[in-house]
Amino acid sequence: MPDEHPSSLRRALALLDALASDDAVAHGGWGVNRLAAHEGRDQSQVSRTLRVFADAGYVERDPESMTYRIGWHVFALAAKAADQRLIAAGGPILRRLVEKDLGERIHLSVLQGSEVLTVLTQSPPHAVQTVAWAGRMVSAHNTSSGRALLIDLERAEIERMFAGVAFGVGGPNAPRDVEALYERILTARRAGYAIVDEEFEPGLVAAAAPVRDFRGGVIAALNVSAPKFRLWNRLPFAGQAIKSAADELSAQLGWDGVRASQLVGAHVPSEVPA
Amino acid sequence: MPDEHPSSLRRALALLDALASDDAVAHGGWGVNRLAAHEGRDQSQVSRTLRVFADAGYVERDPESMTYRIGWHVFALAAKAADQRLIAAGGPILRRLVEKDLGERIHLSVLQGSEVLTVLTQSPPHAVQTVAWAGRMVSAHNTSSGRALLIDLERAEIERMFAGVAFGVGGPNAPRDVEALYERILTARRAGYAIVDEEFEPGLVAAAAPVRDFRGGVIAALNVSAPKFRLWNRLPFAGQAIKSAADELSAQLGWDGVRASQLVGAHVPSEVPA
DNA sequence: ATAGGTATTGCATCTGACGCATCAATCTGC
DNA sequence: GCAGATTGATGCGTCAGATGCAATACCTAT
Repeated sequence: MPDEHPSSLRRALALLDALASDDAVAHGGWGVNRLAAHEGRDQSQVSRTLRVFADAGYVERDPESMTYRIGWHVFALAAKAADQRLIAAGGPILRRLVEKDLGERIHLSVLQGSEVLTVLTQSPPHAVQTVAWAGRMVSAHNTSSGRALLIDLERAEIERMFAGVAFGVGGPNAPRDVEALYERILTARRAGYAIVDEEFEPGLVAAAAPVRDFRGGVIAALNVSAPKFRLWNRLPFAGQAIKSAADELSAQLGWDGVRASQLVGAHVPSEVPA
Repeated sequence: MPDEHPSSLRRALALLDALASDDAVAHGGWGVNRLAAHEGRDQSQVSRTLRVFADAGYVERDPESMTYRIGWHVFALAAKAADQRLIAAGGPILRRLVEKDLGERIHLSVLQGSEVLTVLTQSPPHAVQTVAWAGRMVSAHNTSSGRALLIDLERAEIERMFAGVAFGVGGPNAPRDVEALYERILTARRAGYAIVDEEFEPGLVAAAAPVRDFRGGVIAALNVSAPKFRLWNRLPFAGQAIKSAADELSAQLGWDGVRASQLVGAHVPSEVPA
């Protein structure tokens, strides 16, 4: 209904989208001709537009095959804006989780060293406002958020990270050593979300899931925690809810769902003509 | 300098860059007016351009504050732009370097034009969180990463690349001209890794080594940087550690150890000087 | 040599980006 | 309440610049 501008800018952006299509990526980029044909535009214009994009770093050209593909500048934009977007997109998701799905306190946290820093909190309306958790740091080894943030790490990395950190503090079920911690990380990895049962504090249970950005790495964790008597019997459900919310947040950060750790050795651009 | 087209497209893209600037990110996005002032353009045009960007998902607007920020589409593009194998394989290697070998901040960077873009960062746990380096660009001629990324280039190529780039800025030992830069590149080539001593910033030293893909060309650089008083006396060791880590990363990307300079050049054939 | 593929460039045409002006909607301070 | 400041959106005349055709150049294959 509003003015549907054809707009040269929109046409230019369509070129970027075309270069990001699976087809173009699979071919290791597209040439001017192919791109023009795909977009139904003249080659001359595509050539000129792509030069501007290339000068600005939004696309780059393989000197060998003369094909264009998305450039690292786009990566730079996303990397600089990722934190901002995490916070902005996190708010609504936290609210929805607490109001519609779980009714318990939800946190969004990031890893800092071997500790967990909470950056966003959403409490149910009727909750007693105990502590302001935003900005608070807690240990990573006996919290669900920590477990989620460490979910990709291998044993040796865990060991190095927690060298000199005291274990067995907190709740009665806190992991006693790195071995126990790694076992529980493996459990979380299989489930896709982490569960803790009186590890951080007596009587407290929680579930958490990792949030990934466009690079595929874990950059944050979403978690819910509540007194055991209120949450325990629906903790698996809560874990699933947290996981799907975390996945939704990841998707908004450009995560395409492919495990980064599984990509090693994949995608060798084949020059073989179809 | 080739002809610098003003090009409405370039002006539009500058808006995206402005939205990804530190200032804009820190303020949680910028409004139309502020953006127009920053770019020296008319509010009307910024308003209209941003609407097109918003329709395409490249930016989105916070309904509360009416400010724009980078949108989901950029993150989706970035996921395609990132060389997933490089990022995926790089993460663990960075963590191991900082936690086990060096205890200082490690970066993984790629070359973009005559500048260096940092794509991954790993800091030691105790580090004060200063700047988010991911996505940041720095100059190539006075950084160890830049030196490593240029390690295969010949003099003529260096000269062309840095035509018009200001030398002698940064730290006290920054190279004053192309001649000095090329000399130091030769030194790095012999050692297999690059060292800089107060070239980028006073009091800062660093070491870097090139990462090669299966074709043998340099696609990235691994580097460590730290205050001189902490790293200087073990800088040769750090260089070796960085080099072997970079070689390991290269191996994971399919590099079999054959020198690229003997193969078909990945770059345009340089004109032979008489 | 020709033929078919690529990408870039010169140039005339006319779209659409531009800036000025105005207008609506919030925020200010009093 | 008012007036003034500041915000973003829009109508419109103008000309920069995006467009398309055609010409050019440069490959590889036959």
